[in-house]
Amino acid sequence: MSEARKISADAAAVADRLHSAAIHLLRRVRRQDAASGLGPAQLSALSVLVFGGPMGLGALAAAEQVRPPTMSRIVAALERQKLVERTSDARDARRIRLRATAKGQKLLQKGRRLRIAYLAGQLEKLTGKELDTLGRAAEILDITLRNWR
Amino acid sequence: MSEARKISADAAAVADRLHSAAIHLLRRVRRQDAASGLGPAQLSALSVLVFGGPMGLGALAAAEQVRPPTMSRIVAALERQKLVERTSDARDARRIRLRATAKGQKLLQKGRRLRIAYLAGQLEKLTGKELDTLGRAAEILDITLRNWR
DNA sequence: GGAATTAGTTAGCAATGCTAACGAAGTATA
DNA sequence: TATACTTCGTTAGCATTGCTAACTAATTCC
Repeated sequence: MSEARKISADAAAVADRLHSAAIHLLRRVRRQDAASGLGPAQLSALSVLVFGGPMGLGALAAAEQVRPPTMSRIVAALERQKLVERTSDARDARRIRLRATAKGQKLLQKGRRLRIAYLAGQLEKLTGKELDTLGRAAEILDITLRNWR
Repeated sequence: MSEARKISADAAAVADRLHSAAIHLLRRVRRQDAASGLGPAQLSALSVLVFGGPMGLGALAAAEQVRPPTMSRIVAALERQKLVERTSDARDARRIRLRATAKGQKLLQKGRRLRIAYLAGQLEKLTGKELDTLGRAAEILDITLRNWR
């Protein structure tokens, strides 16, 4: 059998199925987020600060693909809850430096563990080979997403 | 450590990376949705009606993991735009039957093609083997998600 | 020094999520 | 059969999250 034909999948078909799988996967795990008491935008912004380190409001907005006014309000809510704190930038007084507090770090990590554990619980039912395929796929996707033009 | 576990990836680590990849993938493709002129909830609800066929409001709300009042409003917006139509159920007058119109079908398919083409354009840069890995991963995920307890 | 640019905020609108409370219709029961 | 309970969808009212327009303050450019 001509394996080049058989093995290599069509990019559009793979895109379609990956797209669908990603949607359904996230829809599932997102249920776990209710436990955090935060809205999805607050949770996601906090996550960027925890894993990406301190940054300005504009950078955070860009990372979240949201406009600055939207992020301004999300950050204000996180500050009210003492999950994020701001300091001023000595070099440029227009800028602010946003940083997750210890409380913010703790809350995020706890929620994240819930999500991952929930998903991992399902993946544990797979064979080692299947799990390997998923692991490799995640890596390929990760690289592709980082190099997105 | 155990000897026979060499090839087997850790479920939690894979879950973590899959989770992250899914988030970033959807964040990317979602940008294409602006062209449709619909909000994300309307687009998603319409998608369920197009691919899942006609159904009642409760079923649609359940499929979207949203409460009935929320779906009631989303459907009202879709009806105003003539993308969805409702008929009454002869057997049970409490129920309504929601169905995507031809206009709704067309709009959704167009937007979907945009999303998929955008993603496929990136995947085409991969080798056949990588694409194949992604295809198998999508299938494994699809089955896992369907059997989610 | 003054104009243009940049960073962030405020105001106001639309979409999307929720719960509570309701009406209408179907089902069960006394 | 009459009454109570359940189910389906809607309405009302609130919070969150997205946007653009317009603003202030600070920095940079000429």
